[in-house]
Amino acid sequence: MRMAELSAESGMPVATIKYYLREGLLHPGERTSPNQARYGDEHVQRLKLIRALLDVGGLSVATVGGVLAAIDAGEPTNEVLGVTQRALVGGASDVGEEARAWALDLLEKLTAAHGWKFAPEHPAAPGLITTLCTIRALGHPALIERIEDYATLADRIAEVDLDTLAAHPSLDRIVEAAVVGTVLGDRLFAGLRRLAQAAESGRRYPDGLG
Amino acid sequence: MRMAELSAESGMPVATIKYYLREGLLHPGERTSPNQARYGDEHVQRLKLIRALLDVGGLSVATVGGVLAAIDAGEPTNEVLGVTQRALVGGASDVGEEARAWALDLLEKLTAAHGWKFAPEHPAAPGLITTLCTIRALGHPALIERIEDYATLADRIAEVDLDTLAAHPSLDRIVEAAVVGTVLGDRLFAGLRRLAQAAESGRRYPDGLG
DNA sequence: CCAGAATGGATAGTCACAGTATCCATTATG
DNA sequence: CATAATGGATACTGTGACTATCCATTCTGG
Repeated sequence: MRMAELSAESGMPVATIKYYLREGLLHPGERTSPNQARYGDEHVQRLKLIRALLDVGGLSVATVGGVLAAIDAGEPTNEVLGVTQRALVGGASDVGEEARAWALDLLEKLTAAHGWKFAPEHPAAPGLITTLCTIRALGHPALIERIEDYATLADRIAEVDLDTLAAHPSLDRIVEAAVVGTVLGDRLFAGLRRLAQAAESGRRYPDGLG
Repeated sequence: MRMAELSAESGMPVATIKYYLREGLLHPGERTSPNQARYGDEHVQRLKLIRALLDVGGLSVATVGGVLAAIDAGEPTNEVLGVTQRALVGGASDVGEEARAWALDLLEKLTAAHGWKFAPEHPAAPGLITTLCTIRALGHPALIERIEDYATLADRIAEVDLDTLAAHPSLDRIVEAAVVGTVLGDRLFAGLRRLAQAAESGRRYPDGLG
């Protein structure tokens, strides 16, 4: 397959494919001469994955590059997931010393109650701390008071997540499956949550919330 | 409070505050003369909310403007949530007629099984359809095979969500609480899910996955 | 009361990001 | 072998989110 066919097959402009090649998101094709290359199905597949992470996952091109590089490098699954999770969760922002301590304490307790092995080094930690502190600063304690319930359900969903991963047949794509499961899994569940909220709201307030 | 104090209080540059005023995210202050104004605590509060939706929620300035306008206009709660959800979930992308039909059928079945009242007009629908089709196109059926489990857990979490909302004391801020609960609630749960996944993974594979 | 700082409002400039477009010296192909 | 396509480099565009500059008032401390 040559560039024009790859473009047709994937439905994206040649210029864009070249851009992804430059950025290292897409492997260079197999050289057939000093300045010609041939591409295969794996390139089409890769382009699909790139678009999914960009469009549905909302990651930046640079982040996608990092995630794909980790996959390609054959990093241990945990490391790839770490990269992915750091990307998804957004860095820490200044929340003040007192607020940070409060959030850490809260997470500490949650961890103990759920048999998690939480460490402040966990990739999700900075984002969680920021989110918790933001909710508190906005004055919405009700959300935080129910964090126990949310954590319990997070446990349940993590079981399903791991079942999903374990069910995956091919071992060489399990890391990709983990990334897709993490990035698109969040979107999927968020959507289902919306639907379920609407249903529950209709159940509780048949005349509308007003 | 005047501009310089509002800036100091909120920790953001004067130029940025002026920008939000221009974009209509922040109400103009109370005029004290044709070209002077005074600001209050509600402006500080509003700036916090804006930053939360921008930074933690990842919304665009234009989207935040739309959400806040809906809140200010005293739109019915469902409408405000609709605006918020459309913003969060991202529009539909071209997925092809066959794939769309498949996704709609899947959602139809899910809806029936869970007593939801799904309609393709639901704000979350386009995003869900896109996500489902993307997962399928990437060749990860395992994720979709477990959608029943995810939907069941979405039901459980929606109950907690509605409890959270119902617990809110002040009626005039309940719409804001709904927005915060939706936008930050997703982030919060995603973070907890990461923690729970790590714990479950450690439980199942004590020697690491990788 | 008045000099100097601050304000509201308008306009223009900057920076990063995600592409697009153009060139061009080779290759491929009918 | 004439025409089209390719890889690679470089330059350009458009959007989003600020950031900076001006300026005609307005405030404020001495």
